[in-house]
Amino acid sequence: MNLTNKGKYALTAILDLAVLDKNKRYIKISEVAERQSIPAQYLEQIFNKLKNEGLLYASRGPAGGFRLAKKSHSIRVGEVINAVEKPMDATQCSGLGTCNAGTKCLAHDFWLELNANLNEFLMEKTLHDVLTKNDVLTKNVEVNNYYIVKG
Amino acid sequence: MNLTNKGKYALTAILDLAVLDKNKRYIKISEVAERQSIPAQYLEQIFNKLKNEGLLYASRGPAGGFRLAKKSHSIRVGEVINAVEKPMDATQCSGLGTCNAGTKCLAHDFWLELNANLNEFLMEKTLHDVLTKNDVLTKNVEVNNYYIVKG
DNA sequence: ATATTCCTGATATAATTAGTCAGGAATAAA
DNA sequence: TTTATTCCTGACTAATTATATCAGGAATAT
Repeated sequence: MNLTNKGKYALTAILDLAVLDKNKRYIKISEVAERQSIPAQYLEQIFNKLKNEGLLYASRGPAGGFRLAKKSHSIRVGEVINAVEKPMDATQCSGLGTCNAGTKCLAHDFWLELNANLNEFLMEKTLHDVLTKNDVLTKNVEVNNYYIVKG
Repeated sequence: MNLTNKGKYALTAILDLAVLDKNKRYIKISEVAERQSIPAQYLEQIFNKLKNEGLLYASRGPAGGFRLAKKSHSIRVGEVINAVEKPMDATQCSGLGTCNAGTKCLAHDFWLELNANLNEFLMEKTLHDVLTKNDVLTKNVEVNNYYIVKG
């Protein structure tokens, strides 16, 4: 199973874009990076993957940057995570059922069930869900170009 | 978030004890290790932690080994995992809300929700649940001291 | 033309995981 | 009471993975 900083950065960063999505403008990496406390050069890698998975549009040059390729209610958290992490899988055998010397270990089916539960959770939530559920859109306060989520 | 081989080994190994629990005898590490394809010396560490958390009883000397400290329907998968892994937590800030330069990042509450979902899943399942759900008790075939779970 | 911004692959460092090793302590059985 | 067996524990090592940084290039707006 895999959920590293990379995946967490990815979600936070794309949420940053989602908050400003109404403006329809491109937002540059350095801006997102500073605002969300993410190393800028690392975020380059991450946004590139999100772009390659069709979640972001990019534009180069001055006034360039990134923006959402779809509405925030059409982008699922699971898509974001899957774009940057290796597949979420709790089994040792990548689901092949070879976890105990070529056969299924005693816990195999349990881990499959966990996979299903986790993937469902991540896929049923959209960026818009996350922002509204966390009241980011109402509680979010922008101070000196930083968002602070109250409460 | 943390789910490593150590946790997976722990669950598989304690399930091995649970399958044989009816016999009420101590089962030695080397036996479990070989049957479940787990490095024996690594399993020593793991069983020690499970013992220290009150999930297993141990007995030394000839005819010694380990057995469940509680009935298999009273041991939760989450207890097993927690005994050997560091706390399952998807937030970057250990839940402190300091993930973005001292304040909550945009995804903070979402990760808390994921934590809750995951922990509930792991805590609501007992060893007995896992064995019956996976039909281990009926489909499990013992061949040359190995269990093979069919289907 | 030039400054800006994304794009990409390679490389480096740090942290974590996955084990091994070595010696000791308890216990049952001969 | 000796011996073989099994758990107990901390230290150590090797491999892998995560977390970046670096360097140079390509596109684009002004």
